[in-house]
Amino acid sequence: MSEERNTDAIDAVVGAWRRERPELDLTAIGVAGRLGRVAMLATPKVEAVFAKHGLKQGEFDVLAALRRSGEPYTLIPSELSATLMMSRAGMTSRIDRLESAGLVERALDPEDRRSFRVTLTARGFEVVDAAMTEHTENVAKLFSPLGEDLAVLDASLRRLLTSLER
Amino acid sequence: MSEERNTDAIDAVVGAWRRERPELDLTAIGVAGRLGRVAMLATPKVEAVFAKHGLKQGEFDVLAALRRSGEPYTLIPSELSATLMMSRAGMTSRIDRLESAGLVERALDPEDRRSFRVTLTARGFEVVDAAMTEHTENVAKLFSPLGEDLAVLDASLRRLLTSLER
DNA sequence: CGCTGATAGTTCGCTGTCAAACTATCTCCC
DNA sequence: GGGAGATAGTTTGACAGCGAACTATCAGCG
Repeated sequence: MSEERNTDAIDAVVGAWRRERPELDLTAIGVAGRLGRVAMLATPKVEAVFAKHGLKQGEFDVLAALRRSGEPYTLIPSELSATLMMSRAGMTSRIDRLESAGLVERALDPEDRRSFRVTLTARGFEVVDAAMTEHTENVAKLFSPLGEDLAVLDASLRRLLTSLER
Repeated sequence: MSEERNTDAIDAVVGAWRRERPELDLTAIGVAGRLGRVAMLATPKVEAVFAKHGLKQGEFDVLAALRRSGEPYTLIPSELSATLMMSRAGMTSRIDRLESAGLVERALDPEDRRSFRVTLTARGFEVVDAAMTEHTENVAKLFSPLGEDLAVLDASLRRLLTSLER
């Protein structure tokens, strides 16, 4: 059993708070800080892969939602904005961008004239599949230092997520 | 040992990908998705507490950095932008807002005329201490479903963070 | 000393997101 | 079948953040 002395940026923050506000219980603050910081540091590394395919994170998210929905790779904007947890206004502009990039198409919805169907083009399909392949490898590499603990982390996050979702 | 069937939103996403791209190893993708989604769902709950004290997350971050730096609760803008991992341009406007809200003051730096010292006002001190107290309780409550697993999650995140920081 | 390059902060232009207001269409119930 | 309210998408205006360009000042080397 080796003596591990792994300190990170959050230890400094929590230590400073402990000195200034010793009456506070900072356990959860430390976890939240690490969670936020992991997300913050991982973001540019993830985005770099999307950028190689000419995509921003948000654009990839839309293409990915269409792609994994299966044939015919079609969803309507309000489904997209709901699953991606964003406003419809934002979705309008994302679709605009993807459409002028030739990655998706808008087509009339024969069953609801308020709406329309957003469909992956052939090029959109190729781009998102290539991006997803590389994204998957990239994320696996980012998490590889965890080794066996990956499953442990996943289990904890799942518990946390189910509680936050209700 | 009870049979637990806790599915979350990420199970659906990973399941759809598994159907469409069965050749991909999606283990890490699932973890990353949970991590991002936890952050996304927790954000508004955290911000609600800050809003009760008239603060946005980013403004709290600045006040908190000053507060935990200890007496005399003074830092310079470039230190702030470095510890909060944001651009100096953004820091300028945050300090502007906090200054006109009367929560911090800018004072000349006698040792470097390019710079100045940002100091918590008495009111800023009160506001950030009250906000921090409530924020700490709030975060503890958000993470409480984890129970003993909190330490496990923390340990995994620490490992991940130290690897991302290098 | 006195340049030269680095550093501190600000300004400017751009981008992505949101909420609110708006139009068009649908649903449902009388 | 015809209005009332809900729903789909867009437009508009606001805002926070970024990178790049700019000014002022510092540091260090010749």
